[in-house]
Amino acid sequence: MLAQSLAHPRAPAVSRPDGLLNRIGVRMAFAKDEEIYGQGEAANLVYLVATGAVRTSRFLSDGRRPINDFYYPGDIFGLEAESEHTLSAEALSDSLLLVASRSALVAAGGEQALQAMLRDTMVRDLQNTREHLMLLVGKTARQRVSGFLLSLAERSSDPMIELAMGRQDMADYLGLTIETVSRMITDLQNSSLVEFRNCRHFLVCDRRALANIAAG
Amino acid sequence: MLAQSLAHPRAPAVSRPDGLLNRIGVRMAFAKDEEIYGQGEAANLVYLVATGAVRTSRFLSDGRRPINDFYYPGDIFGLEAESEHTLSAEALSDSLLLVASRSALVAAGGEQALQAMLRDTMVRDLQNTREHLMLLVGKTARQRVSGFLLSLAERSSDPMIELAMGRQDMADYLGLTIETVSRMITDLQNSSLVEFRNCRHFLVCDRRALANIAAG
DNA sequence: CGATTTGTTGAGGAATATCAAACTTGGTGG
DNA sequence: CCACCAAGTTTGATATTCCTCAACAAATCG
Repeated sequence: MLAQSLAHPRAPAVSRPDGLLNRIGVRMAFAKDEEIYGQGEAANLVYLVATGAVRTSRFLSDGRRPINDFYYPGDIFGLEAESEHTLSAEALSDSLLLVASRSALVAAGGEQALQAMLRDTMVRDLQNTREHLMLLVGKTARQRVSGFLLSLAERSSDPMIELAMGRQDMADYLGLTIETVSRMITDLQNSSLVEFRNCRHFLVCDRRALANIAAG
Repeated sequence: MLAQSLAHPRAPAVSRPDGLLNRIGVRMAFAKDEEIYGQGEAANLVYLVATGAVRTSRFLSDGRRPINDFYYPGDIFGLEAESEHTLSAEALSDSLLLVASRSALVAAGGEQALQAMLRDTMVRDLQNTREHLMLLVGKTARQRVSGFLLSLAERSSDPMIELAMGRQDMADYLGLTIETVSRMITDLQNSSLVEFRNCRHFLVCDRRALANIAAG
């Protein structure tokens, strides 16, 4: 068995069922930090990000709020195998979503289409969750931040990359404090690996070196 | 939205399709540390643990070997949505597995049965991976070890619990070093929360207190 | 423009990794 | 039965990383 790097890019949004949701979905606007659904609620609706971004997270009794995932334009979320949401979802910024009920999707595309969509969603969620785990386990703060910035760079066509989330959300996702995230970002900048125009926009200067750090 | 503890027990083995695999599966023995499949190999076979235990892991270029999951008697593994294995699997100890090819399962139970099995496997994998993530993110070494021992206790009917894996595998799963795992175990023992008869067998003395520590 | 939120920087301390050594355990052969 | 060995585990001393607490700067909003 050959040891190999497994740094495959984040799984992109499922593409097949987008069309269906695009056709029959109802447009809904959510303000920054507005809750889209809460954990424990019935999972009847399926969402497609049109503009903006969304995070899914849990609220824990100890006050921690680990972030499960971020969703960007084109991504589908909210579709669950169980009847209830296991996570809550909030808008990271003012966002426009296309929303449809499961029954509407079945009516429009048939049971097959919904099953295919559910399958794709689960495959993607599993991939992303595993990747998330790899990004954290046994990695230093510098590696985590590098890996995170890289994954954003990989899903962006524009060299100028926008951070949809603030430092606190990054920290929660990476299992770090905001101070540590901030320090790592300044370090990476001082090493000329990235360049932040402002705290929400950055360029990757040395992709190779950044990947080396992220790989550990 | 109510903040709540989400410490649900680890998802048990899928129960419905066991019968099918039990009926048509071929018995195969694997020695301790023997590879069952490697990452990148074609994923044609489905496995059910009869006796022993199995770990799935990745080998990383930096020498780390994060462990994805452990499988115990009754658990099904190896069934993938993709055509290739994304992880490798090795026997933790001498193990007996029931093995069947996907095509044999379809022949015996129909396409429906395989799809149901795949679905159940993915739901369980996703749950377990999320739970694994929760066990690690933002938790101290003591919390991780407590949570891990507790999850083992929950799946065991016998009060005397057997650790199927050595310290190194625990450490890899928990994102710690073996020394830290060892120290935490000694601490928990000194606090009379658990009692180790030998390094592979232990009792939970104070389940409540252990859960409190794990919850953080 | 002040007020509030968000992000950065610094100093000190706690937690964990690293390195090294001693100790158990289980097996093998005298 | 005991000596010996190898593998796994525990313990100790030290170094490093990251968190905590605190102050400050910058951006955002009314």
